[in-house]
Amino acid sequence: MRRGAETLFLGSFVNKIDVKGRLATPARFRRVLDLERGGAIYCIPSTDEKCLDCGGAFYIETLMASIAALDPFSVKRRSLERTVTARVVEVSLDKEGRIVLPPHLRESALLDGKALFAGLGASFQIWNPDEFKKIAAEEEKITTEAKLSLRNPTPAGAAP
Amino acid sequence: MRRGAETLFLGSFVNKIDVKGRLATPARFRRVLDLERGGAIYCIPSTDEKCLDCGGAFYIETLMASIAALDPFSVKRRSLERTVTARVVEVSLDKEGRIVLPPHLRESALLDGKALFAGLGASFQIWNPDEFKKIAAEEEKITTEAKLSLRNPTPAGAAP
DNA sequence: CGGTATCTTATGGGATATCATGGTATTTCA
DNA sequence: TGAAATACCATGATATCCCATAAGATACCG
Repeated sequence: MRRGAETLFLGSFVNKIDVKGRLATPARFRRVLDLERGGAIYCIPSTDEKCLDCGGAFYIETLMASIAALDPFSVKRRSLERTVTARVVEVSLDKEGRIVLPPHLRESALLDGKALFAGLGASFQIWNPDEFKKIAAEEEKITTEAKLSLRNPTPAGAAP
Repeated sequence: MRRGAETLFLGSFVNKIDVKGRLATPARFRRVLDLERGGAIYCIPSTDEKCLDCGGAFYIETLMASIAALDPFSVKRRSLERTVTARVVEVSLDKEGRIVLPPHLRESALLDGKALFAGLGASFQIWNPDEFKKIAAEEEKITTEAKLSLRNPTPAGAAP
């Protein structure tokens, strides 16, 4: 599906987590959440990365619909329901656009003091900024290679 | 079918069962029950897991309709009628949103002291928190594999 | 183009409401 | 009438609301 740029989560932002555990959602992300219904954020601890997968109503409804489409008695569906659906945390935004992440979410993403919002288009992730930096270097290499292969679609990579 | 996020049972919550057998329904679940009619909870002991399958009016009506659609004289329908329909327990919420589970339901789900509500979207389950933890690790692996196969839809599983 | 005003944004702290839970009173039904 | 179930009220912890402020960005205007 194609979405307008104003409905996409784009860019990265680092905000502070205060003593009460409050974390301001980037204004740019708030605007796309407003366009979706509700004004809540849905967070799921990733099973394979040290971060939270997040999105608005549209994101979670799409995800839930894809799980609901599976065979109700399959092992796969059961697993997804209990490790995804049952782990979704709905956090509401206060008037200032802040959220409060429950302790177990903060622990699972190693959050402490600061949090990084990374826009992924239809969804976004919340990371410990240091953890994010660690994977960034590795992924830059992969991206560079991917770009080169796009520019030079020859089987054997010709030097630029 | 697609449902709005506010009508879905999402997330997990652990509440205490007091000496009188009362168990508070999570506020988040109460809100979706209110949206459905009645404000009662329908519980069915699972035939294959140590838990209770639960939902509101919408859940039970959908389930009953799918059974009613079966051939009236089939073995399958007869079985479902007696292992599902006949075992449904309707429990009402008090003013504080608490339910009281009859003894045979508590026993069938090994409930004692604490109960875990696990949202599954259109329905939810009630578990003994320890029993739920037991299946979590295995199901996490299945979920991670399911995610990877979505990202890398190759027939032969590529090494990670 | 410079400088000021205004709005937005992120952050801080105090007041208020909600929620889970415990206890007491009242009803219901055998 | 007596026991169990249900309705009603109390409370502490936590989360939500509301107002305040400072810094940055943007707009406006001389």
